[in-house]
Amino acid sequence: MVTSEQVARLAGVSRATVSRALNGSPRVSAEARKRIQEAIVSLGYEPDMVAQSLVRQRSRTIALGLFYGDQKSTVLSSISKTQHYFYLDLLRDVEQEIAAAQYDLLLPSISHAQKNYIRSLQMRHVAGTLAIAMHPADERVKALLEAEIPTVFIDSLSQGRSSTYVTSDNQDGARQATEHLIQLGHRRIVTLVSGFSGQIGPVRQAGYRQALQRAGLPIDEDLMYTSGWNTEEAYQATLRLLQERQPRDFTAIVAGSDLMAIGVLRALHQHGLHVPGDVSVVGFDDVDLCRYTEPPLTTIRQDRSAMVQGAIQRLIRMIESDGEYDESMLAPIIIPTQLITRASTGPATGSC
Amino acid sequence: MVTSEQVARLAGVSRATVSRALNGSPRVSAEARKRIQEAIVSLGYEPDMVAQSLVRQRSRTIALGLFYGDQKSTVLSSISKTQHYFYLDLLRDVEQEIAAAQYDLLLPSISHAQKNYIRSLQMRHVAGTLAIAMHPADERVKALLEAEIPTVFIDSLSQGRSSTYVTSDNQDGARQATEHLIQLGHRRIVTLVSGFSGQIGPVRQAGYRQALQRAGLPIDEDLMYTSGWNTEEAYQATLRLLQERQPRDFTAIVAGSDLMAIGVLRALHQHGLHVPGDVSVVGFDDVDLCRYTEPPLTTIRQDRSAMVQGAIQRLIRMIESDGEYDESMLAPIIIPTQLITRASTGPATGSC
DNA sequence: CTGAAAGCGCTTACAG
DNA sequence: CTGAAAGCGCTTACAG
Repeated sequence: MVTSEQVARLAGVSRATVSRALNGSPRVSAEARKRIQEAIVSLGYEPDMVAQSLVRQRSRTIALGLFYGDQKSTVLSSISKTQHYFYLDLLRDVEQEIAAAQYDLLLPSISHAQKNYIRSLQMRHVAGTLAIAMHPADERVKALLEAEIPTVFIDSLSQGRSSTYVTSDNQDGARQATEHLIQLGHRRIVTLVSGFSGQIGPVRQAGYRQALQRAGLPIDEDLMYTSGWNTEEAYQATLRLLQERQPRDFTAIVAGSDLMAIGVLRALHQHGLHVPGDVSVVGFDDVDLCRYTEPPLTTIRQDRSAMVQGAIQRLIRMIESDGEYDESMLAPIIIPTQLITRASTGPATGSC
Repeated sequence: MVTSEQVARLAGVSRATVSRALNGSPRVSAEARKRIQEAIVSLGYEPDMVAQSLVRQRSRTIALGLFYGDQKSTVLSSISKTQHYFYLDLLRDVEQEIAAAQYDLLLPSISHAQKNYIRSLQMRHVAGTLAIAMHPADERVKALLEAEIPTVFIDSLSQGRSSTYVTSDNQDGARQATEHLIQLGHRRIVTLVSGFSGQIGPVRQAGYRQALQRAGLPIDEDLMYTSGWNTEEAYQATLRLLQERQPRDFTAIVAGSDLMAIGVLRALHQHGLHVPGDVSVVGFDDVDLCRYTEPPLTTIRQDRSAMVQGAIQRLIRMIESDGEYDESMLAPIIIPTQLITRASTGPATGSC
């Protein structure tokens, strides 16, 4: 292996000088810099990142964590098509953004003894953590909030001494979705959000209430349903609510996510209901599948690129500020959402 | 940070002894071992993995590489739903299997200057590489074949001085698919495989030929089509072949993958053809989507778990044998495939 | 601007 | 069975 020692010898300087040149210190003469550069090229030298990590007490590695409350799930294993599909889209951007910043992405194999979660990260000298946390009560999330490791959460509204979060403006998104329906003449609007103990579901529900309130419409708690995040549970929940509400006394459904909306559509079709002729449906997220549903889904777009860019850039600022955070550094990042109108919503019809 | 020094002090021994105890050396007295164990627990000690990596010249990290010939793609970004969907399923298992072996999974941000690909891996002291390579001519694949880094390829039939591969028995799979159709009475069978420069497409085509040959049926080169791996291209290719072959002179299609089969189904439906009434269709892979297509897809199952288990276990054996490979260590691993009969295949009908 | 020296936290011959 | 010492490949005060 080529070491800095050999570079130093070839360039006729000491290892210290090679190190300085490499790290862009101004205290290196132009000539020395030049000779070192030549030596590096001719030897094909590249610094040993492990040695650097040890002496700097920090690697150029960002750990990725996904926390659903289920302790045993690994990062990728918990991203299934019908449940956390949105996060899969997100991860693509994560990898690219981290690579662009010249950091490596690490999926650590930390034993489910989350007791030592932080220590395990420290022993790997990770520079920071990107945590996708739907379940803020997870032990590891709580540990991360206490720890000194720079952390950015996505979708867990948690701030700690070295951590902050980025999230879409979920409430405003749900507000837009609902308002869109109200403008189309809908008055009796069902909402189906995740009743999972995370924070996203309730926030989206709040947006729904807000829109009704602004429009001066009554809020009927009876029209507010919950189910799991996945397609199947949303499908089942919709079948149940269709059963309950005979004759049908609503004309639209605001779903908590696109994948849930797909379950909603399936249930409606199965009951012979036409979308949007009989019932309008709005999703949330704007995943790629929305274009391919029958009919294509009106939804609220979360700006993935902005979320990920915001998260990674902030994370790297935190890392490179060496624990000296000013206030702006820990301020949450809220990304605007946007209504995307496709074919699953239309004017209210019928008796309701 | 708690170091081995502190453990040593508390246990009244030297750091050397702590290290031996930790690494299961037999040369430690029972008492010493006990006191050290207590000290470790009471201090909550965990060894510094970076320091270990430096002195051992090897980390407990396995790098993941995906090589499609497109130099710029990152691991996750290139796994899109309609193209390399199968690999996404695979990655879930990869993460779990690697974690089970107590290794970390690394997605390195190596600059696209693949010139230094190997060196970059070395500077990170990765223990080994899992490489999913559809494009064996990729520079990085070639470099990996020359290198000393233990590597297991998936789907690239490449063996090197420190590398081997695991693959499904693709030829036999395609043979089973075709034979299944022949048994149903089909005589004129189209095959649509990827013409991409990888090795998988041609091998599957060979299985198709083999089945025809065994059945004593003529091989009509005209019935052998190619397209990209993704749904859209397979869809387009099918539209084209349907156009060409008027009146229709075939009763079945063997697709190169399930996602391609989905494109085939779409094109057939669009032409008003019924599956399997008019045309039977077989996929390849058995991804989860197969259950949800209309009709559910008959396909060839690749045993993902077996592939990944085989790959990771072999990789770890290679790593832990410290470069002393016996022959069995570099032998390719071939995983049997299996026909899964669903509703997209049926008896041949009509004139052909 | 530069080098000698100490040190990051471990492991491993070597000697006892 | 155990410890003192050297060393993995870097970086960084310190002194000049």
